[in-house]
Amino acid sequence: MGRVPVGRPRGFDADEALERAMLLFWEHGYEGVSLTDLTSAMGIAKTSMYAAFGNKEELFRKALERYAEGPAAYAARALEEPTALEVATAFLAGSVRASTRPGCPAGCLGVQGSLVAGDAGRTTRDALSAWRDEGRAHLRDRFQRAVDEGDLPAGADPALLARYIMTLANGIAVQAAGGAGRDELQQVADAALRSWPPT
Amino acid sequence: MGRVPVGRPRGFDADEALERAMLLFWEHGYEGVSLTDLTSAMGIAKTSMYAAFGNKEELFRKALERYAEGPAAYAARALEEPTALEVATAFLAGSVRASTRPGCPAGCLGVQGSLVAGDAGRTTRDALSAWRDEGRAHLRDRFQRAVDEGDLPAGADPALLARYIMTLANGIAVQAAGGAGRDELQQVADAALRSWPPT
DNA sequence: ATATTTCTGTTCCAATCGGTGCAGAAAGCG
DNA sequence: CGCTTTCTGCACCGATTGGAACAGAAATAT
Repeated sequence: MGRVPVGRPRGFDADEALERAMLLFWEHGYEGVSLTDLTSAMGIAKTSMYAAFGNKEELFRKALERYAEGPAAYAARALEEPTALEVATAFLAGSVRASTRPGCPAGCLGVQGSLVAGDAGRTTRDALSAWRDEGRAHLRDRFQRAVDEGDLPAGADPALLARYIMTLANGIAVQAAGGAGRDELQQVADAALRSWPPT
Repeated sequence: MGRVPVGRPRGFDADEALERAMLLFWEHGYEGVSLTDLTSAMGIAKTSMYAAFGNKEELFRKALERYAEGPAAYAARALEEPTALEVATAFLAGSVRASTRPGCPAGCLGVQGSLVAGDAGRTTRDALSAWRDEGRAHLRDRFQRAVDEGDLPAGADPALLARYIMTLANGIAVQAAGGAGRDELQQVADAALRSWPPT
């Protein structure tokens, strides 16, 4: 660690450049942004981008990782809440906040980054779909644990509850992309959880 | 009516061509489909497309109109149900069915047609957002009527209820685009309405 | 039959797409 | 110092983008 690599050091901050790329993908989607847009916002030439990140697909993949550990980190944190209701509440509140964060694009990169695509964006679209599935699986496992612990009634269906929460979060992302405000969406989240679990 | 226009008659069925275009926009989104893809599927040359529909943006607009009167006609029908609960139930059930219709693309054209876009697709994206807003306004008006009629409690918030239903429908569309099945999504809709209204 | 109108297929357009080749610049290593 | 390694900027690639020009074909109107 702390190794100084041989060769000319890169003249830009890769983390910062990736952040700019993430914001652009977030705002316009994978197919809505060109390499010229990206490298221009990242402040580097195309060659430097290819050397540092591979290609457009891999750049998006890395931007998604950064998104997951940054704006979408609420998802992992929510899973650590003590009860299923608190997990669901924190997950939806985090979804609302991430989708309506001032200074960031409205909506969720995991949804609008590539919900559908032409031939060129198929890989990215599938990667995003898999990412959402993964998040839903984590919710399902967490709710299953809640059933095992007696926190949720024995008859509760963890898979259904996970899909219910994920459906709401996805809808919140679409609403936010369409301009819905934070308070309005938080009210929706509150209303959705006023009866929990939806037996 | 029944007027025979002067000039050479067009050699293709404009309705059928528009249907093909709608399906392509639905499956791949506005930016995910090229004029070549479109005209090839429509079975016509680009010149004929321009003569009949204007340009790509207008073709999409007309495809959206066709979508509203076809696969998305459930929305208008749901508003005519006698009670608010029946409206909400029919709206969500219609959303599930339209988003998981065999032989049609998964999801909703009104969402994935253009949730975000680059510069070229901005107009289309805004048109789609306005279309969703319009649908939500209709729901809100219908729920307001339900409050006025005493069908919903006086304290109910029609705007919130409309956004709640629309958020669920949007989430259902995203889930369907990601491969969720009809039965699973109908269960989500059932769960969401098991307590209604979500006071 | 001729004129007019409209549609069709082919050809072509400038611009942009994602991606590369290449020469030089900037670092560590001997 | 030269040598190697890596990064940078520039020019450039073939392919594709949405769109338009144009001549001919097919219909009605006179």
